[in-house]
Amino acid sequence: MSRNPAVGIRDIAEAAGVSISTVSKILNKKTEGVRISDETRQRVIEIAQRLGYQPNPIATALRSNRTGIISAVNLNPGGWFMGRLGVEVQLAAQKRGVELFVSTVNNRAESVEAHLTILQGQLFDGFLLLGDMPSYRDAARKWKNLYKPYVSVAGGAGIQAPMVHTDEACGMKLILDYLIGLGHQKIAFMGSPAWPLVPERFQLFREYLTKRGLCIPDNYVSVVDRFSYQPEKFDALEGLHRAAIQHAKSLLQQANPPTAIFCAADAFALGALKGALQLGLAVPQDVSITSFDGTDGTFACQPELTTLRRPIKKVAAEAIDLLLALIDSPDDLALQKRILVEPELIVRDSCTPI
Amino acid sequence: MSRNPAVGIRDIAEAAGVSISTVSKILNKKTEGVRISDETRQRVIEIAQRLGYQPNPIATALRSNRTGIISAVNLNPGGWFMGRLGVEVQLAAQKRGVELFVSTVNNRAESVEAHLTILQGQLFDGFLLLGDMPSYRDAARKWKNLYKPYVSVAGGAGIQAPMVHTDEACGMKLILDYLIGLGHQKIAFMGSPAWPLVPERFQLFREYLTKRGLCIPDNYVSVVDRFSYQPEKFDALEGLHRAAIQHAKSLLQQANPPTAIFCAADAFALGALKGALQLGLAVPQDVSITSFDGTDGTFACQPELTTLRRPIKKVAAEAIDLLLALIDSPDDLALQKRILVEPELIVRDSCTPI
DNA sequence: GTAACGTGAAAAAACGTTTTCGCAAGAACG
DNA sequence: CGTTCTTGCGAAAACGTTTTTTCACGTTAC
Repeated sequence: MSRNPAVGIRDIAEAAGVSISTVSKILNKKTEGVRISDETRQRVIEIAQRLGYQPNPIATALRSNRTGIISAVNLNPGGWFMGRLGVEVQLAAQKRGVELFVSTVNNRAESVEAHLTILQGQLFDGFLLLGDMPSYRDAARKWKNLYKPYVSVAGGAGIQAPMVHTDEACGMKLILDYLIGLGHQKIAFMGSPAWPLVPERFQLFREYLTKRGLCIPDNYVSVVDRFSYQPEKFDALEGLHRAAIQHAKSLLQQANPPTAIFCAADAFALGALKGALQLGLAVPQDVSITSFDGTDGTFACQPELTTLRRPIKKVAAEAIDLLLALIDSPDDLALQKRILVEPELIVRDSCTPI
Repeated sequence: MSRNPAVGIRDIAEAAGVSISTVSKILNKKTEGVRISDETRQRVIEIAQRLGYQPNPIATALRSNRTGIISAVNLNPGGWFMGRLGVEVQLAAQKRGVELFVSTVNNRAESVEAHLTILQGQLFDGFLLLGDMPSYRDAARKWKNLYKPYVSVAGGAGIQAPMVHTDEACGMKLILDYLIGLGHQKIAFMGSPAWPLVPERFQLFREYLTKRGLCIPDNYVSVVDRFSYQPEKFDALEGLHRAAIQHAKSLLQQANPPTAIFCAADAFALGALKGALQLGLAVPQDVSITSFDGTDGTFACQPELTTLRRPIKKVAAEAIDLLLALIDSPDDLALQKRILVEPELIVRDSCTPI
């Protein structure tokens, strides 16, 4: 690794025989109240090119109080959906010519604190908060007073800040209408309260079924404890999967089993599917299964899962647009908005009429 | 969003009745050639606490030429393994008290250029290059002259730079020994040359089988074109999956089909599995399937896949340790090393003796 | 003949730190 | 009583930019 021969603005000024302020103005294409002859302008630009000048971003940031870089904190990077979301917001930012760096918080409060400090600092012009924060109520309160613009993405419906989220109520209606339309009345719910957004989804699930005149007996609600299955032996996701298999089995081995299982996230649905198969049941003939999120796991299984796809690219794009607008005019109250993106029902092979 | 009441070092100095240099030295715990009374020290620290002082990272970086933040560029974030790798390096960095931000490059050369510029800048003290770069030969050459320390992670065996990688030759031996030990002689290869690391794996596969006295007829090599399957309709990963299903079917419908399919990555194995099932074949009774990487998809399917697990956490940890060492002493030639981590054979349910 | 103005650019301040150097005041020493 | 140490700290430069202010030198208007 050689030494950085960093050519600075000063070198250009010297080579061109002008002052550094002149160089700065030319390179920044300043026009207001600035008069520089075309000849000088041309010469400086050419010299900068030839010398391969790259402005020092740190110095630029110090003086102008902005770095042109935004950040995202992924609160729950472990799941399938959230993993992709982190990537998609970056791609969306790149499309708009902005660099975005992602960091993750490993479900530990200290990490959140450390990140708050960094984000409060001058390193980024704004940031995204990706995901749900069930265990970060304290941090969430602090976030209300952050001094940099931020947008909550996929953080649940209750967030009091500029946010972008899936319209999950609409999604719930889509998928339950579909199941009920197929004739299902005995619909079970499967999910873990510790999993992002699952509690909210359970609420929506219950509300909508009640509205349609169906009730959910307690034994149709399967609460998967993500850490219950040999946590010392398996990673969180694998443990969750294996726990879900067990839960699906006991759900289906009851005297009066459900005809359909609504799973609150893909991870549960894949477990439910395997649980049913392991009992010798056929999916969808013996039991229908739906999932929520529609990430890669749902098409890689057999049968492929009917699912509610969250429009992840659209969510990412809306989030970036909103954040960039907020950075431009942080005090515009019209930007304190809540954007809901409609999900899409993907009908595959895991449901059948009854 | 309120105004940032940013309390600076100057405010502390004023409040304590000392100079800013004194405050700086105290807060940075400088001792060499610095003498400050315990009383003053105490007072300044207390005032800094009370005022909630947070140093301005930009100013600090400008003066001291380091930010304390490292970065990682994920060259192929789309796959299952690489997605997780991005997360794991962050967690490893956090464990060491360092902040790491990840950015991704969307298979576009301009993105790589943009990133090089940013990384050359003063924003980060060093960085990780995650993944393989089949189409970035030019960029790779440039990377040899970067002025910041960096480590290539999972970038293939041919990288000429400090690197951490799986010992894939060892892994290939493990998994092929296992298959051969089960009695398999007719082993097919499935993979896509455009997929990270697949070409290298094909090399290793052929070499090792030849060494064991087995040959690979051309019709046992299945080249999956990731973009061949209705790219306008499906995302890359889903298209790849569906293409893999087709390829597995034609592999298995030959006159003299293989008894085992070695898949060069999890994404292919999940497709091969489904292809076999769709033909009405039983796995592993009719055909054995192995995969390489061992990410989440391999346990969520039925039957679960026997796979070679890349020790992702260990790779991440080694990479961070090496990078931090390089940042500390960039010219230490002993750090120009290549670390190979041994993978682990996970025997599940997709292979059977013949 | 001088004030006003227009043009092109340089000088200098500023951003918030870190770091180097220097210096005052008391103590110790001869 | 002068010299030399020590202690404790401050002044100022520096990092590489951006931004504000100033300035020199013509040209035009009155």
